[in-house]
Amino acid sequence: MTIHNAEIAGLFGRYATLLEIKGANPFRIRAYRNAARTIESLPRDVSVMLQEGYDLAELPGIGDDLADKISNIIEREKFFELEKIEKQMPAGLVDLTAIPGLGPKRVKTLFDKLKVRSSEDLAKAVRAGRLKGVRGFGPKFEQSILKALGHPAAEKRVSLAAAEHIAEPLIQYLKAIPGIESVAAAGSYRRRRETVGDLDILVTCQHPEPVVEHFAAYEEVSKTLARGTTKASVRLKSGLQVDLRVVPRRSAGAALVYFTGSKAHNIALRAIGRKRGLKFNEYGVFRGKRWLAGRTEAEVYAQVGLPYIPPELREAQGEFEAARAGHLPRLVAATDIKGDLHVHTEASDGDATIREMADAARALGYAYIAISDHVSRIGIVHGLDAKRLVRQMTEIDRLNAKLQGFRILKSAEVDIAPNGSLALDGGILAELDVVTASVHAKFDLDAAAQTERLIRAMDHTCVNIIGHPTGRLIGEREAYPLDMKRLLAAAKERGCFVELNAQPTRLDLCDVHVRLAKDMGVRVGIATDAHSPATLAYMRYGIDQARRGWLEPDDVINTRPLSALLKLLER
DNA sequence: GCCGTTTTCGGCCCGACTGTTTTCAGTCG
Repeated sequence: MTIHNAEIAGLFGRYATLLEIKGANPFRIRAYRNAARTIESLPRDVSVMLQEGYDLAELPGIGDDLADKISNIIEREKFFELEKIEKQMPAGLVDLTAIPGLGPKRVKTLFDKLKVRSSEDLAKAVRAGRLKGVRGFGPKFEQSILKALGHPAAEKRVSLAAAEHIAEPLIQYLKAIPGIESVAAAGSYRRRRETVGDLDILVTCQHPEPVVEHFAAYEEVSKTLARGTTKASVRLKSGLQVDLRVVPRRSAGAALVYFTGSKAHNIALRAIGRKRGLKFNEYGVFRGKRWLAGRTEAEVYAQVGLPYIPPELREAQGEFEAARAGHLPRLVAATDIKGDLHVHTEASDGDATIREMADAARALGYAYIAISDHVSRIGIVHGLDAKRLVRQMTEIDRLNAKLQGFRILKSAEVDIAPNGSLALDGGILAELDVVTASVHAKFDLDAAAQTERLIRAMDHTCVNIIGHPTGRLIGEREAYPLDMKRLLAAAKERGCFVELNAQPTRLDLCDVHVRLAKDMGVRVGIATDAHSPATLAYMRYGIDQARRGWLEPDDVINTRPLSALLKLLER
């Protein structure tokens, strides 16, 4: 039983909250939170890194002390300091801080004065009217606490695609308000994270009050959470929270940096500024009281001698070092993509014909599309057998003969059996232009076996790409256990590639694994796995994720023209 | 508890909003 990064991050998070309630040094608390964030966003388990002799103190925000504590947690499978503090303060206090409006200070007051140690205790105390004599807890607070206890905030992050469906109409609505100069979505939405917890909308205009008023009157608003003169927060009927912020025009760039985040990026940016005697806030860059810049984001970064850093990179994961050295990646963009490497037709579980998919791809300006219907042993989504695959290849030849300047690639998404063998053996797969091999069943192997399974699949020299390598479905199904580093090393040895599946529910590989692939020199194929012509448009979600993984056009195989792609696919 | 191209000590982001108070602490992002 190994401890995974998320659990270690969780332990540090709980510990930080309890320290906060206890009233410990705020910077020590922040150190634990920073460390938790670092650990959570690592591509590999720290337990594995430790085994390989990696010095955890080299990780950002982790020093000798925390490195020791992490090793101890991994060794003993418990966090001694957390258990110690939980003897002084009930663990339930951590959950109380999840109630909106209840932070560490108030939770401590409730514990000290009323012996409240859990949400049940709190509910009883409120109903018994015991909150009344406690300083700082008025009638409104009682109301909101009761309400929160009745409806536990089942806040869930939504997929980026779902967030788009909510954000875009709202942005259009705001743009139509008279006097509006600009409207932009910031936050994790702008950084193109695969899921979004809330929306941050930034508006510039001369007179903020009417804008805030219009915003609160948006028909999708179910509740106004807070509303001032330049700022408001609402919850929409969809459940998503939206924060609006209005700033003057000369602050547009500064505010965009500020509200795009990430938090870690902003903290690092401010630290750099501070060394130069500069102060950064949402209104601009200041020296003392003097405003220096803030109209555009580039202007803000230029104040500390840095080039513009694309939002997708703003995660404090090396972008400042790269920017300083002039090595920021030229991120792959939609216009770089020359074709789609993974689509289905009605021959398996798709909706359209080969011709329809090809026409749709051409309309997108592509030079090629790979028809990769399922090839599987019995049972899975009408997989093709050898006979039907041969027939499909003949049809593709016939269609290609009529096409000019466009090529339909013969392909297949071949199922990988638990032992790593392919659903279809023999020479026929070798006749395809590109073969993607994927796992569709038996997700519960342990990491070693699952990794071995995928590596065995790549031993077949016909295989080019591992499809949706981790099998995760965002918010529905966890990735199967897998040693990604080993898989990537094996792919590199064999001249194989990994897919970045652009389905918004998959986005598999995730951003950190994409970055790992890049660092290890394994090229990536961005593919939509489209089952209809319309969903070829999912490509842009794949590109978003690729950019978050620092991919440049050369790192992506389907940025190449047909001839170069085919050459790359020879093994 | 972390960190260092001003520092191995002395810093560590900061402004808006709410509720409760009567000038501000706490929370949030």
